[in-house]
Amino acid sequence: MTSKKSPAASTAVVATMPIGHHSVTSYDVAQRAGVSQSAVSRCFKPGASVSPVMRARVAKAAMELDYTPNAIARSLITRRSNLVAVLISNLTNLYYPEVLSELSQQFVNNGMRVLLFTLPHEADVDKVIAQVWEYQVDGVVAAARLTPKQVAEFERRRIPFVLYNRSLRDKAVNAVVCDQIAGARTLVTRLAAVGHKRFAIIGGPKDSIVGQERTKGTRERIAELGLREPIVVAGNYDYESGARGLREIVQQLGRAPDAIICGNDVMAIGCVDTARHELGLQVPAKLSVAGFDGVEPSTWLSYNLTTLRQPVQKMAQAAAELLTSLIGNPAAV
Amino acid sequence: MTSKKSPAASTAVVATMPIGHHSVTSYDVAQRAGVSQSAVSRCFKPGASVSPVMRARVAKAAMELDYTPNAIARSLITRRSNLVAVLISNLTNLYYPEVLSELSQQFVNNGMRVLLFTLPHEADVDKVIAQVWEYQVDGVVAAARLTPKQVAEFERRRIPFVLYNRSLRDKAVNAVVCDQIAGARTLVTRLAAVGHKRFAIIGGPKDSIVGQERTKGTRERIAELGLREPIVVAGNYDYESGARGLREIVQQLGRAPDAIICGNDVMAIGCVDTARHELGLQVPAKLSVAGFDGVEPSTWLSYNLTTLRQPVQKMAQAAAELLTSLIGNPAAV
DNA sequence: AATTTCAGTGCAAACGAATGCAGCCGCGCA
DNA sequence: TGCGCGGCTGCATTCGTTTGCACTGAAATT
Repeated sequence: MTSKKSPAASTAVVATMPIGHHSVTSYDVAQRAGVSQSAVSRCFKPGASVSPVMRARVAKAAMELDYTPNAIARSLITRRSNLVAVLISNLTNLYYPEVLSELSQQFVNNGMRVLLFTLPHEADVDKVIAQVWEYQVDGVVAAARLTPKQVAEFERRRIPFVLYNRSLRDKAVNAVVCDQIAGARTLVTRLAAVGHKRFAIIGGPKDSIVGQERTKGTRERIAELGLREPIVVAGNYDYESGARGLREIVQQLGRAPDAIICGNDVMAIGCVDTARHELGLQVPAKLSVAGFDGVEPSTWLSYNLTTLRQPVQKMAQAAAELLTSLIGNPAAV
Repeated sequence: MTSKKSPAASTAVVATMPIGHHSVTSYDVAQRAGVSQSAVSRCFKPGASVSPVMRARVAKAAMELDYTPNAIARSLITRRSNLVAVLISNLTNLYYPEVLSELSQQFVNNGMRVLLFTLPHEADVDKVIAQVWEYQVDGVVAAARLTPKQVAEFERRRIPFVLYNRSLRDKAVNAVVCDQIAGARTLVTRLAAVGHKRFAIIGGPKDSIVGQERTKGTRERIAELGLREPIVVAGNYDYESGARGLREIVQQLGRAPDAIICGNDVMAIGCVDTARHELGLQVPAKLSVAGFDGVEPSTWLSYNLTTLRQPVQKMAQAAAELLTSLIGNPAAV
């Protein structure tokens, strides 16, 4: 791995930019077009009242000078940065990149840009969050597990704020979520329909509400169907958890169940692989494994997983629109 | 999927923030501490000359008022936004999320934040890039395929700019790259060492320099070893390409080769799955498949792929440091 | 013809922090 | 006592926009 730069590249000469690295401002454009600076500003504002000839002259001058409005200066005066912070944990999680990507698209559609805040596991989340304030973002969407205290801090600061795919148990908060319980029930229903009787669950981490609900829905439906109560073991959404979970289930049960419902696809995949390659169980012939999310690998031929796909695009769109509307209507925050 | 907000949440009352939603500024802090605004500013600047008592008084007032420096205002005067644009294509690509995550970490370590620019395939990349200028980012790292013209635009604007894991054939440009050729050669050497003789290649898209180099290194080494020239088919780095590539190879060759080297892991995985589940070929017994990147799924038991892991963290670190140094030393741009 | 409109324009005051410069004070040295 | 020096501090300017206000002249109304 190397970083390089051949000397050839530094010989380029730029003619258009004034010496002294002072960038071209609306004043420069105004001067060249022979109009006032405010006129230039108005020409770049969509709804403004500007005569066609003025608009043309300014456009010409701006083009000739390569003028770009300075969003920083604009933000200072308008008190709108058009930035939203996206807090996201652990992009290696397979599900989150898609979320981030969609959020980014959707916010761009709403005229905003994404300022990224990745939350490394161990790191001091509070310190990261402190940075959110400095940048004057117009809003925050959090697709990461936050403590109630952290959420409270956002509310205290009265910053438009929405949770993505999570909510809080004892506090009302703006959130975009799926009905995990219904989803889980569907999954059970479907698996039971093909004859499975003995279920087990590899759930999410204890502090994941989404995980809790998936587990809850699964258990409820199993009970409703009059099937035996499932073993439940916990995981943390990664491949290895799926493997461990399966081993634990088999050990507790003394044999394999008919079907295992996992808190997400990656655990399901870990479970499948371990069943096949470590325990010699045939999947899906002898054991069915299901997951949640519908990440790409779940569709791969080796797995062809039964899964409940999250409508990521719709959710991202909803999140972007909800946040945008909160931003537009501060009273609602 | 639903978005919600219970009314209960809007009853909170905030006492500390002045009415009128006017945020607390350094003036407010100055007034409360009985000092000048400049003093407050200096107290928040690391190296500044401030007496301990002043520092304490200001810190106290700032804390009481919940003061946070406004990065926008600071940027305007210092002409440094501490933002870097990261241009990244297609986060669904499995390899990129890790890159983005690492870049984010590393930039934060260097005191910068990442402004995300995702480049949807079809979209007008130039329009996206135009947005980069407005936000006054201090630098740009591009982990996406850009046209030489686009790269030239960055240079013309004299904005610190580094390419991640790609370079340009006929233009010198700052870039952080791995030696793909050497890597490819290693891979061939290793596969040949276990007795494989007939190779095939599923390469990357034509406009991917990295892909070209991987293919090139592979072919070179195969030739050096005196093995038969491999069939080369093109893909575009996705699962389906791997599947298609394999079918094409088998069709052209009339049978399966000993080993297939794929331009990345995901294609390799597609190739493995198709070999096993569609063509009934035993992998790795009858056919070896290798990839590049070392993404997580390559380690899953079902695949256990031979792959060349990219040192993503090191590369991200190098990119962040290179860009940071360019920003610090504008003459070098 | 006199009066009202109103689209189009410029002036000047923000926005919130950073910083060069000058002033102040206390201290050390002669 | 006089002088110089240096550490702290405040004043005032600056960054590049947006926008309320006042003003112009021409068109529309009476």
